[in-house]
Amino acid sequence: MSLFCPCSKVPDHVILSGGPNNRYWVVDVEERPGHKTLTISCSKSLQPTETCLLKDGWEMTPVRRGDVVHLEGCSDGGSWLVDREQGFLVLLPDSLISGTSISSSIRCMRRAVLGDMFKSFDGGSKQMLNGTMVHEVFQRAATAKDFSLEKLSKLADEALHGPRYLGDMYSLGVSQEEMKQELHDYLPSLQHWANEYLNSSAPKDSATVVTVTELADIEENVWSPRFGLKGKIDVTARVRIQRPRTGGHRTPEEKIVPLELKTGKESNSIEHRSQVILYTLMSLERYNPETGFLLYLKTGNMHPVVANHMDRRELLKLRNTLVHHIHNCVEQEAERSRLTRLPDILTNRQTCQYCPQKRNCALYERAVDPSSADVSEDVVQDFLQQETGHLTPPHLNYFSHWLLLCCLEAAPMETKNSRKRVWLQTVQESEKNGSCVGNLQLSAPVTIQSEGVFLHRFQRSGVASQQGLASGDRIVVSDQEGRLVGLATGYLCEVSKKVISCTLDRDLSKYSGVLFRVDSDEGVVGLSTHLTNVSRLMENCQDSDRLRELVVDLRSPEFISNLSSVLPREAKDTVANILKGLNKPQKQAMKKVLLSKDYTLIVGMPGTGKTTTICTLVRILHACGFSVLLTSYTHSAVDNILLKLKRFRVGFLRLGQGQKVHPDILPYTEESVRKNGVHTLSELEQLYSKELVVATTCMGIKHPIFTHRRFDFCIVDEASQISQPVCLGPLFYAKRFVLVGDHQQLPPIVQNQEARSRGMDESLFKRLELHKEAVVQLNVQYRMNRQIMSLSNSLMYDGRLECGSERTALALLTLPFLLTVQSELSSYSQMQPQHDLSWLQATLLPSNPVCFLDCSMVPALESVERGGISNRTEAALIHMLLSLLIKAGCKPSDVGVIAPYRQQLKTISSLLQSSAFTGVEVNTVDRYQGRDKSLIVLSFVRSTLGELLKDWRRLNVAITRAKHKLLMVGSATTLRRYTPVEKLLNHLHQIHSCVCH
DNA sequence: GCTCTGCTGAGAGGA
Repeated sequence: MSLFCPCSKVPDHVILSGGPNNRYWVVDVEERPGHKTLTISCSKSLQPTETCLLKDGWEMTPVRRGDVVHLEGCSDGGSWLVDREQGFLVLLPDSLISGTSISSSIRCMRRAVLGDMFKSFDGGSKQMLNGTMVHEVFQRAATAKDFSLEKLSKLADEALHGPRYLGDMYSLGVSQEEMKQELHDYLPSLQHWANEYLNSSAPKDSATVVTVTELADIEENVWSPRFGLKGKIDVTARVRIQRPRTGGHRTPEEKIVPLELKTGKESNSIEHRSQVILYTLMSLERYNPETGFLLYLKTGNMHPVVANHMDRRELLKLRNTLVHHIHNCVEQEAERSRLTRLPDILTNRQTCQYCPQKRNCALYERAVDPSSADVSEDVVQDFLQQETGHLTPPHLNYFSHWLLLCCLEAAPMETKNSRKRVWLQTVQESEKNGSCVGNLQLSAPVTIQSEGVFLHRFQRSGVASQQGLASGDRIVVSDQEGRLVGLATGYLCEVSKKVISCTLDRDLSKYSGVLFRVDSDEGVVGLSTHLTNVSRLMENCQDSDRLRELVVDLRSPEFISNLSSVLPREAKDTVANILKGLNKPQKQAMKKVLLSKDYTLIVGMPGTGKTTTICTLVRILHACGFSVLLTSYTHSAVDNILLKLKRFRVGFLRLGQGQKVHPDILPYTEESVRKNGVHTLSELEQLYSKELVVATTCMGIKHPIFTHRRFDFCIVDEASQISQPVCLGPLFYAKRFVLVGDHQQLPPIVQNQEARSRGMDESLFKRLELHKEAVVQLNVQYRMNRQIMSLSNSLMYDGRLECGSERTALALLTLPFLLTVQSELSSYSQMQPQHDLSWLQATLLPSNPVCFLDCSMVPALESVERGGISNRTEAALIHMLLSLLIKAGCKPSDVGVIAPYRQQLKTISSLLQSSAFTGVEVNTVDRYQGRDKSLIVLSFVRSTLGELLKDWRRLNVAITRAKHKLLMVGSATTLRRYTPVEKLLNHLHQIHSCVCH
C-alpha cells in the first residue's frame, strides 16, 4: 500500500481529462525492483484514482509525483499496463518535442537538452544551406508536378536569386556561383527519382514496387498532443505499394505516408530512420501510416522505413527522458533553487568534436559542479579544460548565476503558456476566455500576399461569442475536431462578428469544408536569446574577452583626455553647430561619449530630453564618420529616436519585421529597400554596409548583418529596463557602448519571485553604475512644473532635478471655463450645506498642481476579481473629477489616467464611455514610462499597498508623467505605512479628505 | 498576487 499526501493540490493552470486524449495527474509513484506503479487521476479533485503499472524498461521513466502524463493502451477497470508489448506512457505530453530533438538525443541526450535551452549560434554550414535549397527546389517541383530538368533548373535559379537565401549566403560568405554549382549537382537525381517513382508504370515482378501517385502536402506542420510531438513533414505522399506476386493475385495497397528528404550521405542511419518513425507516429490521427520513406536526393534512392511498436516505444522513452530534463533543470534544496545535473558527458571525443553545444556542455558542467574540472575522468577533465580553461571562477559564477535565473524565470512562462488550450479545451471553453474563435469555414479563395504568406478569409457560423482577439495578434489555426492541430500560424488582419481574415504561413484551401478554430498564439518565447548571449560572453575570443572584463570583472572604463584626437577636423564645425541646441549636461554627455574607450552611462531623469539627446548623439557620431548600432528593447523606443533622426538627413537602415515598425520608418527597413531590387549577393552586401547607422531591437541581433559588421558605437536606449542577458546581445558588435536609462525608473520585469530576489531585475545599466566616472546625468528637465518636480526630487533625486526654464517651472493647467464650474459647485454647496465641497473646489484650481485626494474616510474597498484588483470608489471619484475638469475646459487629449493594475483601468474606462471623454488615455504605469500628459490622475487602487507600488521606482514614474497638474487618489492613512508613499505624502501641502456621495 | 515586450520555426548536414 502506498500513502500519498492528501493535501497535494492540482494547480489552476493544469488541465486534466479522460478519454482518448487523456491527461492524468500523477498522485503517487511506487518503485519496486523491475516495475513501477503510478497512482493517477484524471480529475482535479484527485478522486477517483486509477493505477498504472510500468515494466519492461518503462519503469525507468523519470516520472514524478505532480507530473501530468498521457496513457495509450487500455485500462482494465482503472488499472493500466504499459509494458514491452502494449501501451505507451507520454510524460508531460503538452510539451511538444520536435522530431529532430528526439533523434539527436539518440547519440547524446545531453546535447538534446542543451539544444533546447541554447539555440546554437553557429549559423550553419554551406551544406546545410544547400540542403535547404534542394528541399525547396524539390518541393516546388512537386507542387508544379514537373520534374523536367528545364523546370528544375529554373526553380534552382529562382532560389539562388530570390530574397530568401541571399542573407544566408552573406552570413556564410559563399558566393551565388558556388551555391549554384552545389545545387545544380542535385538536379539530375531529382529527375531520376521522379522517373523512377512518380507515376511510374514500369512493372517489375521480382521486387516490391512503390509508386508515388500524388504529392498530397508539402512542409505539413504537425502538432501531436497525443504523443507530445511536433514536426514538419517534408512531403506527404500518396503511394501505391505493390508487393511481389506469390502465386495469387494481389491488389496493390494505397497509403498516405511521410517522405523525409535528405541531401547528405545516403547513410540510412538510425537518426534518419527515427525521424521518419516519429513522423509516422505524429501523423497517426491524420493518415495512420505504418511506413514512411527516406528519400536521399543525392542519389534519388528511396528507403522504406517501417515503424513497429518497439521502435516507437524506444523513441517515446527517449522523448520522456528529454522532456524530463528540459522541465527539471532546477531543483529545490532547502528553500533555494539550484541547477540540476544533466545526462552525463560522453567520453567519446570523436562524437563531441563537431557538437555545436560543446561550449555549453562544458559550461553547464562547471556551473553545477565547480569541482568537476578536477574530479572527473581524464577525458572529461581535458575537455572541460579546453572549453573553459580561459575562464576564472567569477566568470563561471556569472554564467551559472544567470543560467539559474533564466531557468527560474522560464518556469512561470511555461505555466502561462496557453498553447495547450488549443488541444485540451473545446472551442466553447476557449471562446469564453476570449482566446479563440471557432466554427469557422473558408469563405473565399486563398490569395498569395507574398512569398509564403497566404491571405485567408473565414466565415463564422452560429452565434458570435465574446471577442478577445484583435487584429495584429499572432494566431494558430486548427480544425475543430482536434485531428489537425496547429495546421498553420500567422497574424490576424480583420475581426468582425461574422468574418475573420488572416495571413498564414500555409495555404489551407485543400481543407475546404473543414470547421476551423483560430486561437491566439502567444507562443513559447522562452529565454534562449538570454542564454545564448550569456554563453557567448564566455566564448574564448577577443570580443567576448573584452566584454567579460567590463561586465563580469567590472574593470574600470577608460577615457581619453583629448577631444581633438577623435574629432576629425572637417567635422568640427558641424559638431559645434549640432551642439548649439543642447543644455549643459547634454553637452557633457556628448563629450563623455566621444572620449570613452569602453562605455558611457547616460542617466536620463524624467523629462530631460533623452530621445533628443540620443538623436543628437547619433548625429554627432555620424558627422564624425563613426558607425552606430542603435537599439532598445522595444520597437517603439527604437522608432521614437528614428522618427527624430529622420528629420536631420541622417541615413540609417532599420532591421526588423515591417509589421512592428512605425509606418513612417517603413521606407528605411530592409524589407522595403530590398523590394526596390536586391537580387545579387553584392547588392545585398552593399545594402548591409551602406549606412553608418543601423537600428534594431536587442532581440533582433540574429540578423545576418551581424556575422560581418562591427560598429564604433552601440547605443542602447531604455537600458535600465532591459535585463542583463538581453542587453548584452548588441554589445558584442561594437567597440564602445552607451547605455541610456534611469535606474530610478522601472526595472526589467521579472515574474519569478526567487529570480527577482536573487537579482534578475538588475539591469546592466545598474550594474555598471558603480563606476561613477562613466556616468553623466541629464538633470535639466522640460516637462514638469516646479511643484510636481519637487515631489520627485524629494522622493528620488535629492533635489538634483532642475527646471530647464522659468516657463517650464511656472506652467499651469489652463481651464478657461473654471469659473462657471466653480460657481456651480458653490451654489450646490450653499443649497446643501451638509455637503462641503470646498475640497473639490481647491482640487480643481490649476494653482494647486499637486493634490492628494484621501479616500480613507469613505468606504473605498478594493475588490479582487479574476482579472485583477480594482477599486470602484476611486474610479467613481476619478470620473467625477474628470467630468468637472473637462467641463472647465481641459482638453481630453491632455489628460492621462494611470493605475498600477489592469483591472482598475478597465473599471475606469467603463465609466469614461461618454463621448466627452474621448481622447482621455487610461493606462498602466509601465505603459506610461517615457511619456507625459498635461494632467495626470493617479489611482492607487489598494488600501494596502500591493507589491507593485511598493516599488518606489514605479511610484516615481507614475508621478513624473504630469506636466502641469497631478491628482492622486488613494487611502492616505493606510498608504502611509509604506515608506516611499509616506515620504511623498509628507511633502504634500494639499491632502483633501474627500466626502463622496 | 496579477506590471509585459520580445521572438517564426523545426531542420538544413557533418563525423
